[in-house]
Amino acid sequence: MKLSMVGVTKYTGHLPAANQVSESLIYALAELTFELANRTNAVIDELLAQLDLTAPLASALLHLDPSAPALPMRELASRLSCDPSTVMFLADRLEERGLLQRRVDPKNRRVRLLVLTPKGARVRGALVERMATGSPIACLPVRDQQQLRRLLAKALGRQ
Amino acid sequence: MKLSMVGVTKYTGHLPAANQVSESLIYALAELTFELANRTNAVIDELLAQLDLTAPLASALLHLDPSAPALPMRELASRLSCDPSTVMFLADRLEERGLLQRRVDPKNRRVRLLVLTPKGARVRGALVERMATGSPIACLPVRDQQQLRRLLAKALGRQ
DNA sequence: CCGAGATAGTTGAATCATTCAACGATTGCT
DNA sequence: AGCAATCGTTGAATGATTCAACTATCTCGG
Repeated sequence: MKLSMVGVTKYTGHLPAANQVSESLIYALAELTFELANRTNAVIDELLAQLDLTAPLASALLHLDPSAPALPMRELASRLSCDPSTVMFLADRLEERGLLQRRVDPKNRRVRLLVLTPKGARVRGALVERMATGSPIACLPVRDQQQLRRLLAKALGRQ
Repeated sequence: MKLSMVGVTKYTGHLPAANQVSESLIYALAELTFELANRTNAVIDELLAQLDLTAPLASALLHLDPSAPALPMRELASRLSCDPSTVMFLADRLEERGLLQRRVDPKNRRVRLLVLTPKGARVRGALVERMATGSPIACLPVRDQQQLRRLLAKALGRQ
């Protein structure tokens, strides 16, 4: 399969310029957003090949933040917008490679909490670092990066 | 499969805060970028279901801008970062649905140029519009959108 | 308490997407 | 003319995804 970008969009193409002036701004932003996602994607793809990871596996890995509460499998399925059995598949592969552990939730013995092993955390850390430093955004001066962070946080409703 | 977002990344998760202050800004930006891609993805997914399109099909469609020169199959494979036989598969499906036509390039009879039919262009237009208007960015005031466009264009090396 | 229904995860079958290796057609080079 | 490279195509093999069924556990009303 391909949960692209490690999932990031495969929409790399040029989006058409809008006919009406009132719409051209938001259309231009859509194009830029997807080009950004695609470029970042390309950078990650190289690392995935090196690590022998597929995009879905990397995507799952990235959702399992060691510094955040462990996720139930169902919750990961929800965040990946996929079927629970797909998470089953992904968790099996990550567990085989020693990157992940299933842990029974003591509060509800039905649920399995997904926890990265130290090795898994290292692999995830390498992915995150490459995502951050390989992004075209990394080339911007700090002042621009700060402005960008403010604007994106505002758009995404982060205070 | 899943060329996410229509391809857009499936990396929806929270990225970890960097330990060192000097890295926290670019890490935060990586997180925001991927959350943006994922949110836009979610909006598109609904439309894909309505149109009975898979993410890879939509991704291919989006690369075939009617107002740009027609793409050889090989070139589309390159832009999608996939094998030529995958483009074969995608082009077959789009052709079956009457969204696309293969056209022999008169300058080089080995290559097939991919051209959207009027129906294909309409479907693509619907996708682009949803991408633009459904993005969280669409909620920002125009002044912020303009600033965002400037910063992203700069990062991506557009003029 | 306890049984009905809901929920978490798992499994297996079926489908779809993707790649790889091989092939035929066309081109370009010399 | 002929050799090598390039483009698209095909078929086999693999990988990812979903769906439907199943088990285990929990919850809540009676």
